[in-house]
Amino acid sequence: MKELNTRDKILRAATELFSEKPYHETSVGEIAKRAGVSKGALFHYFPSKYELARQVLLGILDAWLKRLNERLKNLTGDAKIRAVVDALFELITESPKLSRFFLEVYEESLRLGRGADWDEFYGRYLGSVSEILKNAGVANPERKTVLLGALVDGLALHHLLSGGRLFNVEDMKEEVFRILKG
Amino acid sequence: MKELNTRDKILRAATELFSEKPYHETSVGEIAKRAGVSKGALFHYFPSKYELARQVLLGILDAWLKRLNERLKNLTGDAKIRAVVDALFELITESPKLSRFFLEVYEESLRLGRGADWDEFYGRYLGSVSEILKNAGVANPERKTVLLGALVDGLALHHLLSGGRLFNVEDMKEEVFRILKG
Amino acid sequence: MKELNTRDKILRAATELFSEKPYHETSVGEIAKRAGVSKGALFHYFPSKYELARQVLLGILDAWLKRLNERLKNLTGDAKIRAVVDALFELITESPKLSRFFLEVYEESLRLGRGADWDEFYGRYLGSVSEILKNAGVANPERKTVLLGALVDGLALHHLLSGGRLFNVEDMKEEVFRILKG
Amino acid sequence: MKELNTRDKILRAATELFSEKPYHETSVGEIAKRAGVSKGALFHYFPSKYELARQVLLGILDAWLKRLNERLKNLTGDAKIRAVVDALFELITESPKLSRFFLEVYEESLRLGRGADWDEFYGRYLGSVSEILKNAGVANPERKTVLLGALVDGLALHHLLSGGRLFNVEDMKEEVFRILKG
DNA sequence: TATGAATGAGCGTTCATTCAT
DNA sequence: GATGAATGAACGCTCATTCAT
Repeated sequence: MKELNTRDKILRAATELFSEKPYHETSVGEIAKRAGVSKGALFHYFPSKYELARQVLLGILDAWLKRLNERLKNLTGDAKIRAVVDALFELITESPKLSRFFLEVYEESLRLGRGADWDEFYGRYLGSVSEILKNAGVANPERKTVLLGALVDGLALHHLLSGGRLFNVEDMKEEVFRILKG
Repeated sequence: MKELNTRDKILRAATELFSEKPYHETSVGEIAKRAGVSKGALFHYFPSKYELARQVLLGILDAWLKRLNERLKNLTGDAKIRAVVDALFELITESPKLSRFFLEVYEESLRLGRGADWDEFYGRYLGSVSEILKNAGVANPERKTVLLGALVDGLALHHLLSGGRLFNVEDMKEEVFRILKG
Repeated sequence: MKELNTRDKILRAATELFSEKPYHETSVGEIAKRAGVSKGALFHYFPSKYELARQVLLGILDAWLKRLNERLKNLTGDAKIRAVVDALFELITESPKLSRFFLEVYEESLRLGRGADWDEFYGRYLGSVSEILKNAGVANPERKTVLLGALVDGLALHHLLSGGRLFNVEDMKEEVFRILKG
Repeated sequence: MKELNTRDKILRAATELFSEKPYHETSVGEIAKRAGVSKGALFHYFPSKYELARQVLLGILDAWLKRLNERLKNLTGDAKIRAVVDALFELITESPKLSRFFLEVYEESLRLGRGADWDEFYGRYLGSVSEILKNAGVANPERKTVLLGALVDGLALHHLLSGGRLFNVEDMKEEVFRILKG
């Protein structure tokens, strides 16, 4: 592990905690403690818990999109589609609570009257994936992207709810691949 | 309107409120006020906020399953499948926050070490729908039921997040129908 | 001392503390502790610190006006004027911080966008005293009431600032009496 | 505008802010930002927020006394008295929050056990004005100065509280002039 | 001289739950 | 059955001040 600066220590601790438990059960004091800094330092870098959570989310998605694009570099056709499906299912298996956290932060933005913060973020996510599917030769890529995104979020939730016992990941990947091809 | 007894007044008020806003932003005081009873009365009938929420969820799903079965009585084949899809999309359009509430209560159960409360509930939901799909001639009904449930939950969340602007409901119904048939 | 109910215990403790030190240096926890109740109980009776302070102020002024009117019952002419002056100077000597508290609560009302709460309160104070002065035969009673109110508030502040060493109360009463007569 | 040095930029920003809102709602961070310097620089020049506020107050009053003396240079008798009244009412109309600020800083000094800081300051203010009134031929100049100071502070506060609707400035000046002459 | 990162105590307020009546 | 008074822990956030650079 390399030495992180304070801001990154806070972001890392927050990312960990928000991946473990709900937004409203994660206190800023807890985040600060896990980061090994004071509450004051946290508020020095982030004006509010909401803004910290938003940065965490942006960080997670940017990292995911970056990794996705790297993976897709030398792939074409079905391999490209399978790579997207793989990447999405990694979200399910590695960050199953991401969908929940996504929703929580979105609701917080509504409560604070910052709903507009969101459109851009949400648009970026859908825009990137839809472009990829289109290039991979998927028919109706916009509609399929919406369907795919919803399906992945839903599967993540149910995976979470069932403790992973609800479905076999490889089987489900195959189903999703067929949907994209069909 | 018929006169409801105290317990039912509380359940109705809680159902309304949990359909409007998150579990953690709905206080028991608010539920009691909406029901027109005292907080004491609420705790007389329900040992905790969690248990009340669980009863609300059971009530919602039982009512939905009951309505679904009534609808399916005289239908066969594709009409049956379409009726299931219609019923699921009504959850999305009429109770878009149900998925979120579902998730919240589940997490509360984990926090309280009552995760076991859930298996039965979740199993009942999937069991019913899987049976219906099987009777309607859907191939691989168990796996398709899981996929369908996840997809509907995911669409509900995204419908909520996008303020309904993300997809056209009828188009998406058609996609889902094709998935079930494929 | 008779046994007070919880609400009155809170009001009494708050009145004491707000008379001792500034609004912003008096915490609700401190008020609750002095009253011998929990913070929760305080918020059970008063929706906010501001509203509690407002009730304290209303209580102080109502009590003062009541005592004033009782005193004036059987007096006429100059005796009436002297009684008003006496009552006002009692505010200075017994509750020298009242003016400061008055201002603090007023500013809080502005901050909370509740400025309207105030007009009624302020009007009641001026209305009562102006009516009394008019009946006592003072010329230009409205203008004199304003002047008198300002003078008393100012004297209270300076009395406070100087630790009581700035002026002799009886001498100053005489000056004020002359102003009202002039 | 001439270029100010850092210390004066801080003093100017603090003077502005303390004239706009209460001492306890004005943070040192806000002062530093308005001055365009760092918090560190602020604490380099002033050992505490309290000491900065005290310097602000001294600056305001010194400037006021200086302007007053300039104005009075070639005046005698009633014109002198009227000039003093004019200058005092300018405090009310142009810096209505000065009295409040005065009080706040005084209380802060008490809290910090620096009450002695104050006697000198307060004495200088009263001393100057009393000397002027005496030279203008006012009877009982010390007592009248106390009364005048209190009246002006009180009027400033009520002017503030009423949003300027409580009294007509010119009418009130006339009243005050009569009091000084009487 | 000047910076701004970092501290940590303190604030007003919310809330599920208990219990005497 | 039903009330609502009372609890107390927890929360997000602010702030004057210190200090290494």
